Amino acid sequence: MSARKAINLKMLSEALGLSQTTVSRALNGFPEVAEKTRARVIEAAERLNYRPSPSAASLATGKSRMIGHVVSLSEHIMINPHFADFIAGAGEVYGENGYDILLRLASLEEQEGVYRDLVDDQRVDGVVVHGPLTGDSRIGLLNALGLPFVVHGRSDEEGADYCWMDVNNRRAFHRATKFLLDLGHQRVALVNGLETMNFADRRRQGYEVALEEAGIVLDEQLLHSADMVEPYGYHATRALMDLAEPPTAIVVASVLPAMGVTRALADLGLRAGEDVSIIAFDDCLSFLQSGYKGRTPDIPYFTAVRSSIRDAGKRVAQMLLERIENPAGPLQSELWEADFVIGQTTAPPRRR
Amino acid sequence: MSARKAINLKMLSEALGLSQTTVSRALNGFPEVAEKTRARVIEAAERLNYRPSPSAASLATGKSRMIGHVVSLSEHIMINPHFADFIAGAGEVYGENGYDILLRLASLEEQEGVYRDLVDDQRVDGVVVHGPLTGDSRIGLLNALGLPFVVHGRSDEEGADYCWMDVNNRRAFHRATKFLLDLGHQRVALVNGLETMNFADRRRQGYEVALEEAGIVLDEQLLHSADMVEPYGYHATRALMDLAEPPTAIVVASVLPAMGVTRALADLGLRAGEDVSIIAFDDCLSFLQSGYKGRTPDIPYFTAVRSSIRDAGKRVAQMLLERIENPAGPLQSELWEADFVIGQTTAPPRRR
DNA sequence: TTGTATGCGTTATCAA
DNA sequence: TTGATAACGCATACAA
Repeated sequence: MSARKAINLKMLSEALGLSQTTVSRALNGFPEVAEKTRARVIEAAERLNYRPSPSAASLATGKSRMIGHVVSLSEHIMINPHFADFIAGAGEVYGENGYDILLRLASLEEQEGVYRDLVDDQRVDGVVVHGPLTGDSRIGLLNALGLPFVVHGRSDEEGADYCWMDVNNRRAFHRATKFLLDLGHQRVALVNGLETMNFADRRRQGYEVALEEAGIVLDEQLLHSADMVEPYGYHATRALMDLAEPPTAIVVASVLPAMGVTRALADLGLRAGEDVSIIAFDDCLSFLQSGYKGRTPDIPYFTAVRSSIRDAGKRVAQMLLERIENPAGPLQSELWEADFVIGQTTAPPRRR
Repeated sequence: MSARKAINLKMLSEALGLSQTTVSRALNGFPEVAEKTRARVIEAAERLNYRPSPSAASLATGKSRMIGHVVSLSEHIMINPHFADFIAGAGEVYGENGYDILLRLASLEEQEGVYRDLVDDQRVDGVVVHGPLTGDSRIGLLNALGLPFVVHGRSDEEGADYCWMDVNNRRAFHRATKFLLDLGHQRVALVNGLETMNFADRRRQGYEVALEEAGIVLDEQLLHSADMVEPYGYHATRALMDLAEPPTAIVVASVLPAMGVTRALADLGLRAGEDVSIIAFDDCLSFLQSGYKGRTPDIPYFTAVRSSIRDAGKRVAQMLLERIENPAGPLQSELWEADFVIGQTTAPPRRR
C-alpha cells in the first residue's frame, strides 16, 4: 500500500511542477493536454492517492454524481422487499460509473417537496421514480423541474413524455389467467396488489380480458386488492374459500402473498396444485431463490410469470445514466415480457 | 406557494441589508446575534425559500450531513430483506435530524477500501456497520480512520472498543431451545444462519448451552448453517426429516427459512405445530406483518423469539448521530432482550 | 452585536 | 499546449 493521506489538487500540481489547471485538465480527459504530461499526471495521481473532493467538484460543476431514490418504505410495505433487490441491481451499475445512491425516505405526500429540495440543493443528478400510480403527479413535477429521471413502471396508458422501464403486466396476467382457464378452471380469483398502483391496474386488465375472451362473467367476489404482504394472501384466501362457490384457481400478484395463500390452503387441509391451483408473479426476490452455488436449480414451487426486479434495477440505472449524460436525447422506454414458468402449483380442476 | 427559485446567501443578505456573516450566524443559531435580527433573518429565509448549498457547506465545514451504509446486498442475501426494514427505521431518524443516507454496495472484501475512500473524500460523517463477523476487520480499520460508526450487532465477545447495538441472541436461542426441551422434545434441530456471522455464532451457543443443561448430547446431524433464505429452510428440513431419527422440533434463525421449513413439512404430509414444532427468530419484517390498520392482530403463526429490526435501525441511527455530535464521548452500547411469543407452531412431541 | 476578509478544493474563462 | 485568475456558496477568524 502506498501513500494514504488525502492529497489535494494544489499539492499534486506542486509535486509535478505544473499548474492546477493543467493537472485538472489532464485528469478530466481534456484533449488539449499533451499525452506525455497526461501520463505523468495520471501516474503521480495514482501514486500519491489523489482523489478530487466531491463537494468541491460539486460546487464548481453543479453536478453531484449522486442518484436520488425517494421511497416510502413505511406505507406501501410492498415496495420494501422488492426495493432491496431493485437497488442491488441499480447500485451495481452506479458503482461501475462512479455514482452513489442518495436514499431518502418520504411518504408519497412529502415526495414532491423532496424533489424540489433535491433540485434546489443540487444534491442529485437524477432520480428514479418508484411505485408509480395511475396519473402520478410526480412525473409532471419532475419534468417541470428539469431533473433527469426514469420511472420504474408507468403512470398512464401512453407513457409518452417520460423515460420508463416496465414489465408487460397486462400480458403476463392475461397469460396466467388464460393458462388456468385452458386447464379447465371456471372460477379463477385474482389476489391483486393495490390498484392505485398502475402496475396492479394493468394486471387486473389482463385478467379481465382473459375472462372475457373465455366468455366468463367477472365475479367481483373473486377480486381482492391490497398491499402485497404475506398475511394479505392468507386472509384473502380464507375469504375466497368461504364463498358458496369458492375458486378452483388463484392468480396472485407476488410470491409474498402467494405464501400466505399456500398457508391458508394448508390450514384448510387443501393442497396447492392439487385442490387449488396458484399462479404467482415472481420478481425473483433473492431471499426466495436457491442461492446455493453450483447446485442444479430446484423445480420452482410456484407456477409463475417471472421477471427479475434486480435486472430491472440494472436497466433503469443504465437508462438514467444515459439520460443524465445526454439530457436532450430522445425519451427512451422499454417494455419487458415476463417469462412463464411451470411449477408445482397448477393442475386441472378437481372433478367434483 | 411562494418564491421557488433557489436563492443563495449573498442574495439573501443583500435583500436584508445585512452581511453574509450575520445572516449565516443567525441561521446557524449562534448566540451573539440579536434576537430581533435573527427573527427577521429567519422570516426572510423562509419567505425567499433560502436553502444553504450542501456542497458549499460541506466544502467549508468538512461535514457532509450524510451517513454511509455500506452493504453487500448480493453475497449475503440474508441481509437483503432485513436491510430494507433496518434502513426504514434508521432513515426516519436521519430525516428528523437533517441527515441523508449514502448507500454503497460493495462486497465484504471491497468494504475496507470503500471506508478509506469515504473518509478521504469526506463524503460521510459516520457509518453503520452491517452484518459483523466474528473478528471483523472493519472495526479496527474504522477506529484507525477515526470515522464515527456504530455496529449493528457485535464482532466479538466483549465489544469494548466500539459502539454497538445488539439483540441478546444467545439468550433468545437458549430460551427457545429450553422451551422445546421443557415441552418434552428430545431431538431439537437448529437451522442456523451463516456461522461466520457473529450473531449466528451466539445463537448456536445459546442452543448448545440449553441442550447441555438438559443433559442432552449434541448431535451434529441436527445442525445446519447457511444464508437465511427460504429454500435453505426447505432443503435443511428435507435432510433432517430423512434422518434415521428425525427431530421433533426445529429452531430456525429467521422466519424466511422458517417458511421453507413449513413448506417442506407440508410436502411430507406433516403439520407444523402438530407433527413437528418450530420456533423462529422473528425480525418483524414488514412484509410478513398484518398491516391492516385498526384490525386486531392475528394470533402469530410462528412461535417466535422476536425483536424488531426496524426499531433496531432507529436506535442505531440515534446512537450514531449522538456519536457524531460528540465523538469524544464514552462508547455506548446496548443489548436488547428478544420477546418470546407463543404462536401455533409449538406443542409437546407426538407419542410414538 | 455586526462586518471584513479569507479559505475550502475544484472547474472554467481568458490570456499567453 | 500551458498558466493565472475568477467563480462556486458557504463558514469563520479577526476586526470594529
